[in-house]
Amino acid sequence: MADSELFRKRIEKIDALKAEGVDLYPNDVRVDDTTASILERFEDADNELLGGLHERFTLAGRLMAVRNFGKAAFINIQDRKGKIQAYLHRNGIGDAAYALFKRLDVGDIVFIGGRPIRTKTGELTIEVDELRLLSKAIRPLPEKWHGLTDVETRYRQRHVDLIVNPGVREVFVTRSRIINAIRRFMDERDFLEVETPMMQPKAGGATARPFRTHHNALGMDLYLRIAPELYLKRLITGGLERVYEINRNFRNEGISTFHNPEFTMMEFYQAYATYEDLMTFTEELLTTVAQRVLGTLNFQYQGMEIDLTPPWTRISVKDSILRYGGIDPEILEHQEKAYAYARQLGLEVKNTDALGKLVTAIFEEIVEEKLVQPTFVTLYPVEVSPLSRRNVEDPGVTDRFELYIAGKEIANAFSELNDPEDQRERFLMQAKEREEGNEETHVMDEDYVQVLEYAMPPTAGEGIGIDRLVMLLTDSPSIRDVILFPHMRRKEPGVE
RNA sequence: GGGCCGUUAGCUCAGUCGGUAGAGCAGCGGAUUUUUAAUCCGUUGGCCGUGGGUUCAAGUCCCAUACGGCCCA
Repeated sequence: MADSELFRKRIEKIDALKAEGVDLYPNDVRVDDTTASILERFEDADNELLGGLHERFTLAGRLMAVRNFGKAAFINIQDRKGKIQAYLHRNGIGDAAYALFKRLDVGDIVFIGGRPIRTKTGELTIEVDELRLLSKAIRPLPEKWHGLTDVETRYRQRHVDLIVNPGVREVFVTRSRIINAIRRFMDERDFLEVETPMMQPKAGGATARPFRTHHNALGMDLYLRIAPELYLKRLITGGLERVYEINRNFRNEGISTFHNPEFTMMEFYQAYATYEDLMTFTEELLTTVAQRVLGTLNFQYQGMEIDLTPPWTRISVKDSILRYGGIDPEILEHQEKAYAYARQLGLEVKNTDALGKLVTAIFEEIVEEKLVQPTFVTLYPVEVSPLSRRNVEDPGVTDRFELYIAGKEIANAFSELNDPEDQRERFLMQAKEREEGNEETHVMDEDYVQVLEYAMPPTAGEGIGIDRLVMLLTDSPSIRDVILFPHMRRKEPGVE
């Protein structure tokens, strides 16, 4: 592949240029303008106005197209802001520069200097008086019309994807804006951004299979974190009161359009708040982000009309099942009935599963996908919420909610369990389940119980899946469209 | 983990009943000083994902396998 005809021709061309003393990779260039700055400034300017300008403009970027007319040519140049057309002719840049231009290729990085004109067809165009080669491309770009569509190549060669598919850059610009808007919002609310360990001796804070690694000098195994939760709550106990972290989590699970082994979460914790406060907080956060990034609260996701206008529906797990499932309420009150019903739905549940676990499984099966408009689902069973505070009126459920939009879980929040005795019992409950063969349980963590023994203030905490939020706001069908380098199997058979 | 689909030129794709592998774009040579998928003339380019099998003959049929996509658990 590396010795294809095209590739060889390019090498020959480059060798010839080198032999003539052409510097293929100079780095002494200074650029004052961008495609967008010029296009915006002269959007409405006609040739009369442009002709009166006594300014010169400089641009650098990738040569994306060449339309050649012998002694003149139109080219397209692309920089980080977009694309602009330039017109160059032999009289304008001189014989030597024009001869060099004739030997450039689409894909090369070039510098141009010149003035804006409007062409016959009305397009704002830079009439070039200086052209320089800044970096020579050896490999050709994909075809201009169909571009690069093969998804495997797009993910494996994201640089090429970014060059030829303008929409891809837009998604990642939007991703950056979303995260920036979240940070601004959190900072305005007096939250402190912190960083906690990515490598942890115990993978706590969630129930998921972790990646394991090893520290040689310490001679100990470590886990890549599945959640920062327990560390952030140590900081709450330490008196920081309002903290957040936007960073990667790692879960050793399958890959799908909604799951990547490493993904980005924001978790935040606020002392002296409850899960109910966080519902309002979440409405404010996400509407602010949507407003700042999209400029609207109404948008489409994969053909679904989404309206973020608050207040959002609040409904308990059980009520949502009754409303969307239309089933006999008795089923949700008796373990045997719930088990039978879950089996009837085709769910892989065990007859030893606790009622709360069965209810949650039933919820996920029959309700989740129906929650298209933003909905807070509240009061999750205590068995599936080992770190959440019990509800005062119904100790079988917890003060917790998950936020669903477009049928997908976007956020998970609860009033934090800060009673060390209860926390120890919850961990023991999880340990018992693990003994029964369930790998996805929370690990016993005496250290963390000890933290609670120093007294943690009443606190509410939340996690928001950043990748899913970006998917939602960019109308992306796959998580791989919002992660620059999604994980793939290795292409060539490995050494191992 | 299971099912279905895909893998052919740098890119996007055809390839009929098993009979010497094709197009467009890109590339290369030529013409062209207002085009924008520029145009016109000429032309190069292939481990048909990989490994086995059936056959006189395999891109095509069979088996296995790698990678990717979608669906399911």
